[in-house]
Amino acid sequence: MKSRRRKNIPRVSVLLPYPFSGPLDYAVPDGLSLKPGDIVQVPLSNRRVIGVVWDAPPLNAIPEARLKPIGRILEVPPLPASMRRFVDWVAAYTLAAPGEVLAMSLKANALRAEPPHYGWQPAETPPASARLTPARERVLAALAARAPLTTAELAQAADVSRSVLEAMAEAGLLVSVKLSRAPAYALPDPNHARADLSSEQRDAAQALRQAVAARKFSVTLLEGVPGSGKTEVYFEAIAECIRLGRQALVLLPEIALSAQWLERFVARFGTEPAVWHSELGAAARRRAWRATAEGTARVVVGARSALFLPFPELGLVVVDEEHEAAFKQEDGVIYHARDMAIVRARFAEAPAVLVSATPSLESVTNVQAGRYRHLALKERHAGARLPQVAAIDLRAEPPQRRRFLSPKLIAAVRETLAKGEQAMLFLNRRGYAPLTLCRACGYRFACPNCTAWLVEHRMRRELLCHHCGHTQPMPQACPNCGAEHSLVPIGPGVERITEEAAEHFPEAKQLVMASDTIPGPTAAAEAARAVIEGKVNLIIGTQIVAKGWHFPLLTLVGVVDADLGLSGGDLRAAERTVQLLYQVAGRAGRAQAPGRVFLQTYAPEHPVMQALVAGDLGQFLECEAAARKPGHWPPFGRLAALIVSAKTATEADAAAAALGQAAPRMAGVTVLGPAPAPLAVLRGWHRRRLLLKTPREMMVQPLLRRWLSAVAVPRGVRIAIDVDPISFL
DNA sequence: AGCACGCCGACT
DNA sequence: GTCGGCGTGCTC
Repeated sequence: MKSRRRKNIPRVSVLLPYPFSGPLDYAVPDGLSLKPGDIVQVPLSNRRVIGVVWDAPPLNAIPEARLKPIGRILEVPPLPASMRRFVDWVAAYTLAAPGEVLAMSLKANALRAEPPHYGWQPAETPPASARLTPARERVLAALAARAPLTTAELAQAADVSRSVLEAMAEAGLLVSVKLSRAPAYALPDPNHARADLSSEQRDAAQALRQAVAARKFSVTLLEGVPGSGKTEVYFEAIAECIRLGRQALVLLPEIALSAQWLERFVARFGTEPAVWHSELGAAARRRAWRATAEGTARVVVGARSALFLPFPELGLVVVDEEHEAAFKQEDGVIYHARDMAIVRARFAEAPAVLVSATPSLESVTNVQAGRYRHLALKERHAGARLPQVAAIDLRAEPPQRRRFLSPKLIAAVRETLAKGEQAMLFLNRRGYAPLTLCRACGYRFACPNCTAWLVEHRMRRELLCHHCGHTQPMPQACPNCGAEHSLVPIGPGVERITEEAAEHFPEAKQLVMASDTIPGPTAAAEAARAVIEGKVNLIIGTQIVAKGWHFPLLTLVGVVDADLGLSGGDLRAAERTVQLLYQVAGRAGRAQAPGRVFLQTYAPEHPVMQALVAGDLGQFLECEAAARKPGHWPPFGRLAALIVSAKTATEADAAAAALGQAAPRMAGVTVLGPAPAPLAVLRGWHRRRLLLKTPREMMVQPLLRRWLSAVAVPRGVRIAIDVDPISFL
C-alpha cells in the first residue's frame, strides 16, 4: 500500500552573487535534474537572477510555502568543483560573504547568450524555376569552394552586393544556417618558436615542465636577476601545459601595461592568449569568460581578478612579479592575489610558479622552510652584465638650490647622451611638486576630503589630490593671506625633473612615463616602441618604469630620491623600496653595453642602499627577517587590520574605542590601536585602525569573528577587515 | 546587489 | 494637497 504521507518538495541550495550570509534554498521542479556547479536562473523577490547550485545541503530554514522554484539551467558549463571550493575558501579566509566572492567569478556579464551567427549555403533542392545570372553563378561557385559563409564574406568572395544574396534566398537558391561559433582563441602552438635557452634556463625550464607534467600541486619560486630570461623559462612550462591539453593562467600585476609581454608571447606561441582585466569591454569579457569555461582559451593572462575565471582544466598558475603590492586587492573583497593563486592551484591540483627578480620575504621564507621549491637564474641572458650601482651622498654632493639633480648625476647623464645611449631618471612621484606653500603666511594647500597635501600638476595648471581625485585650479594668490607671487612649490615630482633636465640637456628628447601620461596598453606600446627605436634619449618616470621593460639602448639609471618610501611606519617600507629600486636599476644595461645606476640619497649607510650597491638582496632579506622574527611580524606571525570609517571623527572614535574594548585578550595575541589611520580622513571618511597580531600557527578568522560579533556596529559606521594587510594607510 | 517600503521638502 | 529624496531591510 502506498504511503499517504505527502513527499517533501526537493530542495537545493543556490549561491547568489550577492553579499548574503550564505546560499538560499530553492525548490527543484519536477523533471529537472541538478548537480552542484550548475548555473541556474532563479526568482529573487520580483526579479530573475543567476546563481550557482552549491554543494552545501539545503538549510531547510524556510517553510515550503515560501520556497520558490529554480527557473532553468543556463547553457554554460557548470562552475567546476575546484572553483566552488576556492570561492568558499576565499570567503572564509577574508571574512567576506561567499556570494560576494562568487560575484567576482560571475559578474563577468558572461552568461548572457551570445547572439548566434548566420551563414549562407546552397539550397539542397533549388527550384528549377530560379534563374541563374552570372552574379548568382559566382555566388554558388564561391560556396562550392567553402560553405557556409557569412553575408559579408560571401558578398566579398563572389564580388556581389548583399541584395543579390537576399534575392537568391528569396528565390530558394540559398538557405541560411546557424554557424557554430569559431573558437574565440586560436590554440597557442607550443612548438611555434622554441627559445634559445642558456644552460641554467634549460635546467629551470626542465624542472618547471616536470612540475606541470606531474599534475600535482606544488609551489616553485623562480628567482632570476633582471634580464635573465625568467619569462622564457616559464613559457616552457606553459608550452608543456598546452601539450598536456590543460589550461594555464598567468597573473601580471598591471595587465594594462603589459604590451611587451604580449609581444613576447606571440613570438613564442604564434598567437595571442586570452587577456583578462577590469577595463575589458562587455563583449571581450564575455568572450574570454566563455572560452575559459569551455576550455578553448588555453592560456589566460590577466590581472588578479583572472583568478576567479572558471577554468575546468587548470594545469598551471604563474604569478609574475610576485613581490608586487599591486596583487593586493584593497577594496570590496580584500585579498592578496599571489596568496590566493597558490590556493587556487592547490584546489586545481596544479603547480604554482612565483616569479620575481626581487622575491618577497614571504616567498623566500617559504623556500627556506622547505614549503616552496626554488629555481635561480643568476646570469643575464646573452652575455649582458648586471649594472654597476653607486650611491651619491647628497649631503656631500648636493644639487643647486631648488634643484634636485646632483652634479655627479648630471655629468653621468650628459656622458651617456653623448655616447648616443639612453638615460632614465626615476622619481616615484607624479606631478610637479608634492606640496605648495605660501611664503608670506605659511599656508599649505591640503585636500578638503583627505589628510593629504594637494600635488601641483603644472601642465594641467591644477592642484590635485592623489588619494581622492579632488582637483582645483592653481590660484594666483594665496587663499589665506591674499599675497600674490608668494606660492612656492616644495619638493619635486617628475614634471619638475623634466623642467630641470631640459635646462641641463636641452637637445635630449624626453619621454615622461607616469600613470597619467601612459594611461593604457596602447600608450604603453607606443612609448616602448619610441624608446626601442631610439626616438627618445631621456626617460623620466615614476614606478611604472620599473615594470619589466626591455630597453636595449638604456645604459644609465638615475634615482632622484632613493630615500622616498623609506619613511613612515610601514612594516614593508624598506623591503618595498629595495625591490622597486632594484627593478628600476635592472632596466639599465640589458644588451651589450654595460649599465650604470646612481642612487641619490641622504642615507648611503642605510641597509637598503648598501644592499643595492652590493647587488645583494639576499643579505638584505636576512637582515629584514632577523628584524621581524622576534616581534612575530609577518611572515613569522599573522596580521589582520580592522579599518573603522565614519562620516565624523566622533563616530569613528566611538566605534573604534568599542572595538578596542572588546579586543581579544589571550597569550600571544596583540592588538595595536585604535589609532587614526595615516590617512586619517580619506574621501571624506574618518578612519581609525586596529591591528591584530597572532602567532603564525594561529588562525585569525575565528578570533576576528568572535571579536566582531561582540560589538554592535552603529549605523553609519563601516568596518573593513583586511587579513594579511599590505598597506597600512 | 537591487528593489520596495517609509517618513519629510518644493511643486503640478 | 502630491512627487520624490535616499535611509533601512529583505530576498529562499
